[in-house]
Amino acid sequence: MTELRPGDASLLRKVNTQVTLRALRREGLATLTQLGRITGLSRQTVEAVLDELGERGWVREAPPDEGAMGRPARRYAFRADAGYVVGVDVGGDRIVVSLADLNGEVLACERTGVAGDAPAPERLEAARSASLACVDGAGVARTRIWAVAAGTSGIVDRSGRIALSMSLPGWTGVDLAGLAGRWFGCTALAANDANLAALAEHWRGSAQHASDVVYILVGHRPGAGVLIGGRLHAGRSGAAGEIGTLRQVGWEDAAMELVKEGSAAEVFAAADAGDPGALRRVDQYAENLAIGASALVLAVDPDLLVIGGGYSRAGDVLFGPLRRHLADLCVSAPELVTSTFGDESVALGAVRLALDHVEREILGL
Amino acid sequence: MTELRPGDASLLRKVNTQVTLRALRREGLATLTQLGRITGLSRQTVEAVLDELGERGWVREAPPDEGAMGRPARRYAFRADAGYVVGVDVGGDRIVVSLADLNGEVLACERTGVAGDAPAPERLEAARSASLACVDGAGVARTRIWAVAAGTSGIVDRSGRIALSMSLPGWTGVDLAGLAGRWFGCTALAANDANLAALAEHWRGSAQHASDVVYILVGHRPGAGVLIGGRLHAGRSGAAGEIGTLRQVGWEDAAMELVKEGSAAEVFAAADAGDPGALRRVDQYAENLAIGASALVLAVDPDLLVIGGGYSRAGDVLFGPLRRHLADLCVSAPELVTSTFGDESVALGAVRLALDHVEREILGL
DNA sequence: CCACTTATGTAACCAGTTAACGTATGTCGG
DNA sequence: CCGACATACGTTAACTGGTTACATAAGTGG
Repeated sequence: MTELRPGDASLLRKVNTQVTLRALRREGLATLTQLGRITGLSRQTVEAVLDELGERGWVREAPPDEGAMGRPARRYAFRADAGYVVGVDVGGDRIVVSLADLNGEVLACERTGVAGDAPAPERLEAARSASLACVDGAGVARTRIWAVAAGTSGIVDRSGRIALSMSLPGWTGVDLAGLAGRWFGCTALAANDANLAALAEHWRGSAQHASDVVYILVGHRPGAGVLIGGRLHAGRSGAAGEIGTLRQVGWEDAAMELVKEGSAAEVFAAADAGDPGALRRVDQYAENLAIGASALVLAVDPDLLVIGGGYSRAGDVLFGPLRRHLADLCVSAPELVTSTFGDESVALGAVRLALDHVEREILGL
Repeated sequence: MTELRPGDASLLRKVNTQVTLRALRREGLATLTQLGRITGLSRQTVEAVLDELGERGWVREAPPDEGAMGRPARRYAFRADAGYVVGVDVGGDRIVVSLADLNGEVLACERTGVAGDAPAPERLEAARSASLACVDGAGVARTRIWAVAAGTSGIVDRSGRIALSMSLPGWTGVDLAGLAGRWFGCTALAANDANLAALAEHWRGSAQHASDVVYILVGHRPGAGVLIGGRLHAGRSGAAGEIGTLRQVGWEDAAMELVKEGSAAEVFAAADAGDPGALRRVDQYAENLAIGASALVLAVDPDLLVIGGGYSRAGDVLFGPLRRHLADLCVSAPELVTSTFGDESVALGAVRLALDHVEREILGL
């Protein structure tokens, strides 16, 4: 599996560069001695590494700390502004774009609506112009975008092409990654939206300390994402987590039943107020959800089950029955938590995916 | 996730030792120059590494190749007999033990029957005495066993304790790894049998080139194992793949239905001969199997689906309908192959698990 | 202005790797 | 039997990267 190459001396420098860079990014601002203490490396080594990193433009010297004892130490900082990444959520009826620096700090966010039945070219154009507007609006030169990642519903294959979309017209077959790469002339990635939301939760949300995560995006058309070992697990054809397509699970028409009379929000509100019919419909929906969720839970046995997406705003009206049905179906149900992000989770996960790519390919791990 | 420690010079040696050792094990027998060419390291480095390994007893010098041009080169070989591992399959009605050297070469195999309703202590004693007999019979000193791994049906947690067994009496709560460790006074591991069978297929069977694998052990009580990235994925509580417990899947009583009249083998034979009733029953069984399999496939989206276990001997009588139902249920069904091992697959997978442990902990990666 | 504290600069040394070159030990052809 | 050839072995020198040790620089506090 792991290709193991022999090491000449430069391997050491690579390793130590990574260690130092990682420590510096965690600390934000640090002196040579501090970094030495943290990493376990000698001051000299840290200095040599930082010199190299400085030449490459990834590290800058910051003004020294004043008022401290002893000779003032030079301080260094990671240049989070050396490059930027863009994360895009191309949803059914809206587009969310996030611009982040190399520390993952979100600098700007852009939202646009898009018609649910908009043809693919229109949707793509909306995503493109929103992305450009987001970057331009933040005053970042377009050439400084190092990577773009896009999330969307449906099955996205390894190459970033949409292998199958059931809900968006003309979406199947679109080479989302290929097209997004042209927006800024950089590498681009694409993935399933639920997978990206899971990534976001693992990065900064409620799944930070979990290794294996199942994320369920509840909404008009439920979807699921899987993280194994903290990393996105897409599967052979990008379809991992697509349990909803199994007839026995019933996700296909779960929401249909729910919104037969009125909007989902209305049904949830009515159920919250105690309306028996609404309560029954919500319970039915929760049970359908739980069947699919438990199939995923039994297959993967994750540390954590995260519920997000539009309907998750309903709160305990939905979670109560869901928890009950889950406990009923699973041998030992994992902890169940709600998403900590609103409708930005997919874009945020896309940012994380783009950053992963940058860290691996450009910063070199 | 990956703890990244800084590297002093000795890290290089560690890496190069691993590279060299790996190359030597692959080649079987090699000279310094050959190893240098393979690994990309200089002859001196290879020599220094092999000296160290020789002192530790892991490498020996073999007689030089005769009849070749030039000065005869010293040849080295990995000492596969430096240590041994034992893999045990503690099944419902039989126990299979395999003894292997550090190359994974199986030197001896021992089988014992055990009553399906035997209490836990009796089953454990049978496993213990079969293991000892296997090792003693091969003329290997008991102290030279470096690791033992055991596989059994049911949910086995991280520590090697059986968290839940539905089929074996008194089996739930047994600390299988802890007890097996006492047999030879070495580290011991325990895992679910289907998981181990999957590992065996990935190691030497029909799943060698797959990264993500779902293995389904078909039999009186179907079970499933999951490999992600070529590595065993057990999940939080060891229950990954336990899709059979989901009522909608129907694995619980799938076999019941099959064997209602006569044994399974008889039903399969009758179906093979064209008996309509038997054909219907097999088809029903295949459909149940396919529902659970497709839940796993949709959750994990593996590269390969492997079918093994007792009933897999039935062949196309079962696989035909199974394939059909799978294609029906999955968006894009993965390749389906049969296990290449007979009833040794679990013991062989246990050997692999023990070897993994040895290679990681003792040979040090 | 002096003591103290902390960072920097320099030099010596160590571990691991590689390259170069001479030497040893076999086969092959006469 | 002997010389040409091929290949491996042994030794030395040089390089890279890292660490320790110690003298020196540049601040703060009394």
